[in-house]
Formats: sequence, structure tokens, C-alpha cells
Amino acid sequence: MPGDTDSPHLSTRELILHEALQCFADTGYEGTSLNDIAAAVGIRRPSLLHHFESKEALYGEAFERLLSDWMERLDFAIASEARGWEKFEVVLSAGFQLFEDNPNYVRLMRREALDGGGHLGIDLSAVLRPMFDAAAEYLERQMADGSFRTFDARHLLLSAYGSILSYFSDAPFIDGLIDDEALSKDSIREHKEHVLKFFRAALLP
Amino acid sequence: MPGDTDSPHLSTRELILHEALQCFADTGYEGTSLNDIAAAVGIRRPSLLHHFESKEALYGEAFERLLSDWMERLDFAIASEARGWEKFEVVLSAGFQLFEDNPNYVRLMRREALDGGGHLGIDLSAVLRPMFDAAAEYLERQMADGSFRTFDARHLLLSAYGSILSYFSDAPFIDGLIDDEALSKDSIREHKEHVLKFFRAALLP
DNA sequence: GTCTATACCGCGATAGAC
DNA sequence: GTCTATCGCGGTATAGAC
Repeated sequence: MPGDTDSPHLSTRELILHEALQCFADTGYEGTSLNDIAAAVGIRRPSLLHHFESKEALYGEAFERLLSDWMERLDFAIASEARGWEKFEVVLSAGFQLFEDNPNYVRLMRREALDGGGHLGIDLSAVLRPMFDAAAEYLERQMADGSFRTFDARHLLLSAYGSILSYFSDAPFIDGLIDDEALSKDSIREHKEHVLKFFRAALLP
Repeated sequence: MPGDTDSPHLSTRELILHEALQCFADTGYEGTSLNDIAAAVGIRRPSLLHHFESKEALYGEAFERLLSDWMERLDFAIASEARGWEKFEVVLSAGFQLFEDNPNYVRLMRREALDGGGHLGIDLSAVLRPMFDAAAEYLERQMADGSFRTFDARHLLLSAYGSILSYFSDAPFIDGLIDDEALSKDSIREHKEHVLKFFRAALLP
């Protein structure tokens, strides 16, 4: 009798993945014990290991899910028919929406970047590099034809990456700096509008 | 016979603090064992615990040192006699210099922000808030008198915080995105010049 | 101040009953 | 598929010799 007190008919495996993402994002790989995850699901540690071979395997699968969600949504935004500044806006907005919907993704990603990819079998940079290159080339085209002011496209992307991800990943810290909850709908909208306005002012001649 | 194979005459206590900063930055609080730190110093774990009451106490002291270094250097930059854009440049440059000199600081700070201050007795946001407020008010004055374009000063500061810190904290990940080592002198200079140029383009009318 | 030895706990993982 | 019981390891911390 699986304890389905939760949303209608998610498999135990699915529940485990969901809680694992939460725990790993909250306290990191080393800071999370299989007991924590099992308790959140409502089962015991050995039952959890019936569904996943090891802690590392569970972490890997949770991260894979994050990555595929991520790339799917960014691919969709990148395929948008918008052009010039509007396209930039569409992609940034998609990023904000993705992170607003899944703040845990951001924190997990950040921890992985900090740890240097040690827990993962895959090379995160290598997976994301094609999108990074495509974005840089897009920016460089806009700069070359005079639609955007000229900057170092790759460092510009790294700045945008930092501005957006930090806001979500460091939310508990930022809560104490502004007089509002960083992850409230209003605060997120404010930060998004600021970033868009700021990039627009810098990029558009 | 204290094993002073290292720089001339640092006390064992000092050596421990130094290595602790390195380890905590590399692998986080949970990911670091007292054995790791003791081994790096060249002593055994019980000897380490002779100098510090507990792991938490050691972490707290390492972090306190980070904070005081940090605030001392930023205070100095903030006291600069430069005005307007030049002052902004001086403060940002001081930040870059501080992080270039101590990349471990950034990673420790990031981890602490991610973990929500759990391991620390102090409230990090509360400590930094006065400087944050002062910076925001400075920006607002520049905007009010027309020296800077108008933006949300607090979100602007959060963006700058993210752009700069992320570059250092996620260096291993960024290494894989650009064709250079992120923490090389040249790459850091490039990123700094980009950030300054970008902020200048957005802020100056 | 540093060491060896040890107490004690929580971890990931496995075996086997139900 | 879930459980109890258990193993082996590594963690923090302490006691006591040198």
C-alpha cells in the first residue's frame, strides 16, 4: 500500500525524484542524506534504494531531468520568430519564467557549478556550450549590423547569466537586503523589468 | 616540533584557518571533513581540535575573517574622493581586485548564501545591509541629479553583485564555456572591462 | 601541542522476511 | 515494494600519554 497522500497517482519513483530535487537544492549533495529524501516521500531508506541503484544515480537522474526541462524550454524560446531586441527579450523572459516556476533548478545548478561537476558523470559546460555559442553568435550579428552596441558577446552573456541566476539562487540572502521576499511574484517581476530595461539601455544605440 | 615547512612563522592556528578557508570554499561545509583540513596543515584531527572547539567554531572564525577583510577593503574604496561615474568605477574595481586576490572568498560567500546562513551564527544580510543601503542611496542621488540614467537602484546593485560574483564563483563551469581559464589574469581583466563598459553604456545618458 | 586510542553516531548499501 | 536488521566506513569529539 504505497502512501499516496499526495497528488493523484504519481509513481513512487516520480515522488522520489521530486523530493530529491528539493533536498539536493536545499542542502546540496553532501548535505542531503538518503534518509531525508526517504522521509519526505514517506518510505524508508532501503525502499528508496530499490528504485535507484545509489545516491549518485538518483542525483544524476534528478539533474538530467533539470537539464532536459531547461533545454526544452530554452530551445522553444530560441526558435521564436522575434528578431533583434525583441528576441533577446523573449529568451530572457523564458529564462525568468523557467526559474520562477522551478527555483530549485537554479540552486541545484549553482551548487553543481560551484562543486565543479564532481558528482555528475556529465560535463555541464559541454552540454550547454552549443546554446552559449549560438547566443554569442546571435549577439555578434546584431552588433555587426549596428542593431546593438558593440560589447564582448561572451562576457555579456556571462553577465546576464550571473544577474539572473544569482537573484534566484541567493534568494534567502537577498531577502535580507530588500524589503520584500525575493521570490514573490512582484519582486521577480521587478527584477526582470529592471534587467530588461538595463540591457535595453546598454544595448540599443 | 611544529611542521613549519611553509611561509615563515605563521602560527599553527593561522595555518589551520588558511587551509580551512580553502577546503570550505572547495567542497562546502558538509563536504569538508576535519581530516581534510588537518591533513592539509600536516597535523592530525585531534590536534586541530586543540586549537578550535569544534568544526562549526572553525568555520565561523574563517568566515568572520572573510567578512572583515571584505568590509575593510570596500570601506576603503567607498571612502574614495572620486565622484559620479569614476566613483562607481573605483568601487567595482576594488571588488574585482578583492575577488581576484581571494577567489576562495567568493565561493565561500556563495555557498553561505545558498545554504541560507545555516552554519553561521550571524545574519549575513544584516551585516552587509548598511553598505547595500549606502550604495543604493548613492546611485539614487546620481540618478536624481541626472548624472545617471534612472533605474531601480537596488535591483541594479543586485545585478552587479550577480554579474561579478558569479564569474568568480562558477569559474570551473565558465572555463568550459570560454576558450580560456576564467581566473587567468587576462580573462578577469576582460570581464572587468566588459562589466565597466556595459554599466557605463547603460548608466551614462 | 601533538599524538594514539577510543567512544559514539549517522551514513550508504546489502540481505532476507513479508 | 516495503520493511527490519546488519555490515562497514568515515565523521566529530574526547581522554590521556608524551
